[in-house]
Amino acid sequence: MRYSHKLSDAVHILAYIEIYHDDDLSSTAIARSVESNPGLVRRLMAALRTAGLLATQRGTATPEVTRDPTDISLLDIYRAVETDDNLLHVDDKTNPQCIVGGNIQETLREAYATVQAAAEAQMASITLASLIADIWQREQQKTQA
Amino acid sequence: MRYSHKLSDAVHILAYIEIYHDDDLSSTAIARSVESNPGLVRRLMAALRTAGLLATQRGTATPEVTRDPTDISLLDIYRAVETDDNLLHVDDKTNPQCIVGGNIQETLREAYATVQAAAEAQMASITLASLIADIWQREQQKTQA
DNA sequence: ATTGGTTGTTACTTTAAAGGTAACATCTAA
DNA sequence: TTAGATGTTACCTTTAAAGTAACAACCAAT
Repeated sequence: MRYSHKLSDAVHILAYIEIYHDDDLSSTAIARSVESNPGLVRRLMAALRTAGLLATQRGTATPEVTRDPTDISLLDIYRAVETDDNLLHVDDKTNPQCIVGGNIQETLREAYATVQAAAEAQMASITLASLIADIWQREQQKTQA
Repeated sequence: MRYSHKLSDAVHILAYIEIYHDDDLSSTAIARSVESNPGLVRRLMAALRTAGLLATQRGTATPEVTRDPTDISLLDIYRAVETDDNLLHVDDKTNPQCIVGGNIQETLREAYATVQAAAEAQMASITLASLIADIWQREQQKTQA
């Protein structure tokens, strides 16, 4: 398949809502920044809403991030929008008659779980606030030059 | 796209070659264990050979793992077979005119790199030898019951 | 040397998940 | 009432992976 950038777009949306708090926050306006389309933006916002990270109101373009950005991690956003959380995937069609085929699935599942845990621990340590701060810092470095 | 299980199949192949060292090691035999087809097995073996993990000889079904399994990590295999090493992907089409769109790519690239590093460190700590040992252990637990 | 079997490689098809697009019911606010 | 927004769904397109097949190159045994 294509590589997913749902996580990237979701962070984008949340950062946009925080940074352009007093401007147009319609899905159309956000889609212009993401260079995508309003439908996709609304779908991602729906996922963020389901995860309790975003509050929206039908009919009005007034989305609000529900928690303090210091209290929202990259992992929260990842889990909110990615349908399959797994970074690595076991081949679940192997020959059970074979010593390898009959056992490797569980072996790898366990190994991949530790990799997943390591990645998630790192994701948990990155906050939306720090990402927004980094965006601001890069912007300021531009205008200084 | 489909989720890749190239890494899983590559581990399967290497484990198979080690465990069935004195049996039929043709791509056809291995494909039966992977429940796939010889073409795919040979393609993965070619990638492992390019990475220096496997030695093969045209015409004869005599593949050999080149390094000691304690010296081959899951990361080595991952890098050998995955065309795109990145676990997370930045959306590289965002509006540069916008504060968010113009800076988020670099911000996320940096954040994702730390997640990648955490995952890779864990992958580096898992050896082919330990995976094979785990497969054996599971097999023995079966026959004991 | 011929034969049967194997690898190495490539081209093509199929599959599945992501993303693009559009439509429309529902809601809000002026 | 109306213009514009969201929420949701359905369908199409794209893309990387995996399946399939073919065949030249090679090996080993007879």
